[in-house]
Amino acid sequence: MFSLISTRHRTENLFYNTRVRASISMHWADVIAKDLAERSDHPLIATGISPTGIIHVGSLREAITGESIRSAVEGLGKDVRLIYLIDSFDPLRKRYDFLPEEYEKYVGMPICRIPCPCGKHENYAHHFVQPFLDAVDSLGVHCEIIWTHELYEQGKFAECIDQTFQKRQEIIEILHRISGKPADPNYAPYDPVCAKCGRYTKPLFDTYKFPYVEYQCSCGYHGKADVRKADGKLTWRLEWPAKWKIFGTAAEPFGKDHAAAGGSYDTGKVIAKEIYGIEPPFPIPYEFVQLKGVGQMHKSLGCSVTGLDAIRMTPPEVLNYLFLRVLPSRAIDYDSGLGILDMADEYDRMERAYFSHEYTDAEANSVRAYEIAQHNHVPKELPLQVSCRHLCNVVQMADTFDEQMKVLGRTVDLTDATDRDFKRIKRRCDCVTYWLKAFAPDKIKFSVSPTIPGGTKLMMNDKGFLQSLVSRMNDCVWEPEVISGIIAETGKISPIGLKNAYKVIYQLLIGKTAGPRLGTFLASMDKQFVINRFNQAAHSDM
RNA sequence: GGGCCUGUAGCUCAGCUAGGUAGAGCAUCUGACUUUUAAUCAGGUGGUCGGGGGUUCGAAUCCCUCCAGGCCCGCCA
Repeated sequence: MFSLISTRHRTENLFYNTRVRASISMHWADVIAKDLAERSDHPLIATGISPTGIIHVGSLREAITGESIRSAVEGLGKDVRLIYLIDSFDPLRKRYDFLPEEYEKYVGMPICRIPCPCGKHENYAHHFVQPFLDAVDSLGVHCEIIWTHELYEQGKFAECIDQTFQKRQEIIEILHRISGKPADPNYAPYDPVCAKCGRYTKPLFDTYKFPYVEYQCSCGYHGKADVRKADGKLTWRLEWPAKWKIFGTAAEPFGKDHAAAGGSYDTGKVIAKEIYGIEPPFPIPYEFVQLKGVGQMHKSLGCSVTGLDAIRMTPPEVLNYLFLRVLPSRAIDYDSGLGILDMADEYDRMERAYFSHEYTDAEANSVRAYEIAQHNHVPKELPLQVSCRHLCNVVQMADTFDEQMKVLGRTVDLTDATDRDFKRIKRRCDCVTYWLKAFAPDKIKFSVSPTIPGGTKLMMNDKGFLQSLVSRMNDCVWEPEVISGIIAETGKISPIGLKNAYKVIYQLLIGKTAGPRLGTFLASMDKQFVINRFNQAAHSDM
């Protein structure tokens, strides 16, 4: 049976939680969901982000992990909520390289009170979190967005802040005991914001009398903060468990940094019990996402793969699947090279397996991962599948989506395609296009030249080959198999041989010596365009 | 220094909770087809399960130990 309850507070190994199996091939999200559902009828799952800077791929893993558990619990018939806390009241820690010089003066201020770097958003926090919220939305994460600075404005933290002043010595003792760091008698669990300069400062403890505490800011201002208002904030190690109390959090995914022994979960757990008097949430620590082959790809771009890059180049359903197919305890190497196509292919394969019910025991977990990746919105029947690999070729042959669909229509039957199918294909086209532009290796890139590429040199025999090719193509059915058959036969008979025949064709169309397989490639193009090109080359002087 | 995660086929990973003859996909090779290139189908090759001990009739699986990689212990997931 399930033993999660008895093991859930093992501090020595938080990752143990997700290794627990109820039976062979049960997905980790189901194991956790079942445990949550057994303990509560209205479980709340919390997750969040601190949008102090550019968002990375790992933040997406957190959101997807939370959503997958939410949907798994929902699948068990429970009324479950997923909240997404945006830490908009966090201070700007330093002026990052990507910020202009003048932002130096904002260091130490809450990010919801710092102007937007681009001027298009409400403030600094909005600027950095907005693209991420868009991503979360496109990933199908069903969460309620909550801004931490609003919680402070509403006085939600007041009770906890009061307790931290009452029990400050206990807190210092706990932090010392759990984290092993030397006790700091001046530790402040609460930092007021200076009403004059707008930066966080330290409180004068002995002036505290609910709801006010005084402070002497380094800017010279002496002021008074109201803990019922957004006049200051709890420090992270106290704020986190305070959020658990405010929302009654039942489970929360978080990065392994918080999971380290003596880290903020360890101290938070004890503070939750001994200071705030609540039970800590079920911890779901997850490993970090790394980037494969980081060194090389940076140089060409001058930057690394951010969460935005990941969402732009990976179709959302595939990205969901990528994070669900492995245990949270496993580090993921995000492969922004060819591996991205392999991953998309694997996703499609699991989709087929799900609908055909034909898969091995080893694949069962991945098929369930596919299902969970739909967040309880699994299609009724197998959608029209067009591989990203094929779309790579299509998007390089036409610029607009309408034209791309015309191209695609030459090799894929789109007559029964639904709106939903087109939406998915559109998303995939967008991702593939972005990927080609930013990360794809050169060998799969090409562009069909509007005229014969400059520098093309043809011998007499090459032209002879093209002439016989054209005469065969003129009245043939324009289909992949027919085309490749003609090329093979004509090339073999020709003095230049089949190998060179391929080279000549690629050269004339894309100016390279290799390219996509010719059958589908040529079939994707207009027949007359191809024939004209070959004809023109056969009769030219080059 | 303390702690966590990981190490299974060339690559990405299942399998370990409750020990019972090593599994998938991709890649590669070969063949459907008189079409070798980045689309499709079938089949094959491929691993002393990081090393070494121990428990056991039997260990990828449990225990001990060592090695390697990654990461955390300052509010970057």
